[in-house]
Amino acid sequence: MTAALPDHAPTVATVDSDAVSALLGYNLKRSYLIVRGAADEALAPHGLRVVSFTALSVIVDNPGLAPSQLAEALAMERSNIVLIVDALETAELITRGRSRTDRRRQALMATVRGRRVRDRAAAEVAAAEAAAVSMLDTDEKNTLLALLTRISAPPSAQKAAREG
Amino acid sequence: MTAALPDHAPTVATVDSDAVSALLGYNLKRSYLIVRGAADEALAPHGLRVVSFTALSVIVDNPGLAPSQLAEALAMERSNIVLIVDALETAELITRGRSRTDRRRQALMATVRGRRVRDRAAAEVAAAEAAAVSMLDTDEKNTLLALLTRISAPPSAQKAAREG
DNA sequence: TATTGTTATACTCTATAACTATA
DNA sequence: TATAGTTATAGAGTATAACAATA
Repeated sequence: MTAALPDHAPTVATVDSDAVSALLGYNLKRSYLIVRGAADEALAPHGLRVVSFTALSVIVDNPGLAPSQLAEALAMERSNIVLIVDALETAELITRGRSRTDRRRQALMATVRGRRVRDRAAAEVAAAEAAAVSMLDTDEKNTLLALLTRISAPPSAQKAAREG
Repeated sequence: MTAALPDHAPTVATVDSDAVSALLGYNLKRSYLIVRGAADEALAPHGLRVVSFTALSVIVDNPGLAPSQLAEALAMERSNIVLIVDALETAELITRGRSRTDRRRQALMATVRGRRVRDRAAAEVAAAEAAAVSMLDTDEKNTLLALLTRISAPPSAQKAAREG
């Protein structure tokens, strides 16, 4: 279907839409993609992506947890956790043990190497993030982090946050 | 490969990792998903998703622009714009005209209905976003938006932002 | 030759259903 | 019967290559 020819509408020079660029979601997405890109670059040399780094971190800090718990913590489906845990195990960053009391359940543990990789990667991700938002000073970064934390905090934590 | 059984590591109650929850990217993603979910819910009754609403808005505010310009504005590939524009055209929210001076080029124009739908949807998305971040007061929302805008602003705009 | 819109395709992410082994 | 891990699969989102029409 070809419509009336709008040649009187000159080819647009700068494309923009106030109705979009004023939206919080639009700006959250753009900032997220920038920061995530920086994190991905920092993680690539370690053979990690953001998901696998996050999974590794959660395992390091919660030794013995089960894949199903990991899935819940990462807000992912159990089925999609499998390949991520597989990759971490193949890279010898974690081990898959079995709970003795419930033999259905696995107990994920970071290896020594896994802990070392996590610590280094975490420092480099933090540095990459800082570089990506270097246009903000320290106070501004802290303010941003505090505001974001409150958006995603459970309702039960909101009251505590208000009362400082 | 089954490893040593870590039964001494009790099943974890609260799963968390400071190395992750302190990261800006992690919190940006969580906030983004919350706000985007709210926007999706607000758009569903209009038969729109966030991408198609954004495309419609850009077309409304930049009449006559070409799909390739739309692709650039949305940071998407030309090939992936096609189906989005198809859907907007089928819904009679936009028309695909042809430029008379360059017959390769299409000129996208919103219909009257397209403009009306965009305006209503934009208001409802804004309201849905506001509800999703209702734990922040007006000043805090403005601060958040200003900080996010600076993260994604081109470097050329950073100096201007600093000088207020 | 280069560009616009288009198709086909592939790869990733995410979500659902169903299987197995255990409980 | 219910749950944990797994597999297969389907749907989005995103990226590349190649083609026809046009410049």
